[in-house]
Amino acid sequence: MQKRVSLKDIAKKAGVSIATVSYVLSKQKNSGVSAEVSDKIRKIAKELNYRPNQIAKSLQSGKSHTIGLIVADISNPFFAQIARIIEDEAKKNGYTVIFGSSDEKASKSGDLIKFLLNRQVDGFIIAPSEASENQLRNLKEQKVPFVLIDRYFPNMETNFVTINNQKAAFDAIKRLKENGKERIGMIAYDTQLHHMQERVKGYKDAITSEEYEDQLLHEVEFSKTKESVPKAIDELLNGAHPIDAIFFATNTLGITGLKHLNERNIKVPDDIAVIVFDESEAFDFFYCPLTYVKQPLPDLAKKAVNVLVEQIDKPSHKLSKIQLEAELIIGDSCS
Amino acid sequence: MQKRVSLKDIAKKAGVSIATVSYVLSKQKNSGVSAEVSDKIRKIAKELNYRPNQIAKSLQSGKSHTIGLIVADISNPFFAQIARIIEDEAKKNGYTVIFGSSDEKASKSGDLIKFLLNRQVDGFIIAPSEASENQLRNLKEQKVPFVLIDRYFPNMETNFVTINNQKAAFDAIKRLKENGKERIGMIAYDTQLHHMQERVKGYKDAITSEEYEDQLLHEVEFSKTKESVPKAIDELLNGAHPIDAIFFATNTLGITGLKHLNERNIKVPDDIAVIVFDESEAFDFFYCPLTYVKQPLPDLAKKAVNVLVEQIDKPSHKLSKIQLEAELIIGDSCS
DNA sequence: ATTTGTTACTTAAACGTTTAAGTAATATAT
DNA sequence: ATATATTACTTAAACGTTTAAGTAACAAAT
Repeated sequence: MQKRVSLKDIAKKAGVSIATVSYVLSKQKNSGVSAEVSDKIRKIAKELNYRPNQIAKSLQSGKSHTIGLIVADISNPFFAQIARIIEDEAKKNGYTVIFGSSDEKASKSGDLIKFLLNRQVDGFIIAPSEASENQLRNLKEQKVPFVLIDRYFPNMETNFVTINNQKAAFDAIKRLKENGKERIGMIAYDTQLHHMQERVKGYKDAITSEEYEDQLLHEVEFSKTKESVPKAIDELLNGAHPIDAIFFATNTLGITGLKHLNERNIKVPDDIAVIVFDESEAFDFFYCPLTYVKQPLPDLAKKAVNVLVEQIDKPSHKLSKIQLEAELIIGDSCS
Repeated sequence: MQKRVSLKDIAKKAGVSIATVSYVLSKQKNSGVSAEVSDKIRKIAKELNYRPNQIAKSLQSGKSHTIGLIVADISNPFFAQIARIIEDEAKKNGYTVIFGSSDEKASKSGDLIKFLLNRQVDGFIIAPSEASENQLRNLKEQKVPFVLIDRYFPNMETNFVTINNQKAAFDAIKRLKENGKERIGMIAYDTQLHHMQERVKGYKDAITSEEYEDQLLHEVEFSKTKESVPKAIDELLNGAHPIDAIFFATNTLGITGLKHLNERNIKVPDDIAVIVFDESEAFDFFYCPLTYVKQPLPDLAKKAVNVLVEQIDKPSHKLSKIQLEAELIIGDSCS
């Protein structure tokens, strides 16, 4: 990499001090430097193709104008979509985004946070993984601004942007019941993460306690999705009282589950009704238009950026706890 | 954001100079500092939870250990998958990734490059957009290391990692012909980008010139995919000699096209044979298992990182031009 | 007893900015 | 004519590191 042009180079060529060049190039208002000298400096800067060194600016100002984005997996379309919106919104605010994938592992997310803190990010947007409360507590202690997205910890005071997961799940199950479904199974992730717990809670609330039996809810491990979901579905279908409807708690679970239904040649909605949480391009090709819970991703991501930028600009103890509403998109999969 | 702990703070507390602290904390080998003082410094560093300021290190060393990734759209699963692999591979090499989406627009990619150069990225991995040769030429002039991925410019000497697009397309069409298809349409993007041109070339090569007619190839604009693909398909199907097979040049084109075939209730493979370039989770739900061209994404992305890191570490004029082979995965959509 | 060497540090400069404080020259006010 | 302001700069310190060069204390070699 060629040595980059610095203020010093311009100063030397213009025969003025570095400070003068800085004043000319960094202030919009002409701050005390004569038009003559200003023009000369600007001309030379252009000639030499001067680009300010953001690293030096950062060191001097203590701000990197960079935000760290930590998601479970950037290759998951749900997070990739969020990442794209965050990227655009951040750019509008003069920020760059550095991202990292935690794979839902607290250890990875911890490493990532340290790594990005060394990089002096000004703040974080985090989809936190399970058992990462301590990491967040550390951030709070160090007064590093951050916003949680998608999930949060109800017993911790933080900024967050999420949806009303409980209501969304409740509405979905209500829909199934209205359509006469009586034994509704749910496939969720085996995690204490709040968004998942809320979805489960919404499910349980909608099902009256009598009919609810523990066997109807199956919780699978993140890392064993591919094997566990088919097994869970089989168990739900093969018991004495087979389910007549199934609710998938995320799009990955939905995709995996629907593939299995296809393999077993179980027809939606005739053999079983289905509702999925979240969208997926894949669902467009499912033979039966799915009923699904649509999260307002653009809003979610934009709000996250805006809250974070605000916290960075003027740190306050006022926390933003934003809960948006999801929408149940009606297809034909639960009629 | 709380003031971070610096070497100065440790030095003050330990009663030594900043340099001593730096020597202790940055050298693995104990370089001349007594065990006593070393231990004391390390202890204090731990106590104060010292984290080195990467920005200061970067300024001093001239290396940011950051790479800029410019893709068309991070929310496109093709690029999101690449991004994830690049992230992991970069981390292994001690690098962070900053990403940006160009939306296939040279203007955006130009802005992005400037923006990331200001951030002092050590190098770039770029899926270049059309007409961005000048930007790359500038990078070359400034001796900024970069590697192109997915596409490249054949008349420009750069590092690149790509697949043999022509052969992949040729093989796909050959397959269709072997299966007795005689009028094979292709839907591609209207762009001079090399990967697309190669795919078109492979298509044209495989079709003997007599049977080839210009009407069989339809090129649509990036920004008008949603409207143009259905129109193109209709034209291919409604002429005097309707096509009996169709080749989609990317997964986005494939998804859009297949949706339209569904809407028109045209059955694959009975009414029409189909081959798609690239994979998609969506294809798993298409009623007919698709025959598609599978790119070795992990290999592609890892090689890109490795080439880049090598160029950063020891800049040379030896360029790496890597072309991998794609694989035609046989489904039932072209039999 | 003097030189030479080694140990264990410290000093100071550098990376590229910003910005408060300083200064010399000229203009304006009294 | 002197004091005060204004203009148009420059100097120097700071941000947090690294690292070459310097130094003081002591040990070993002659």
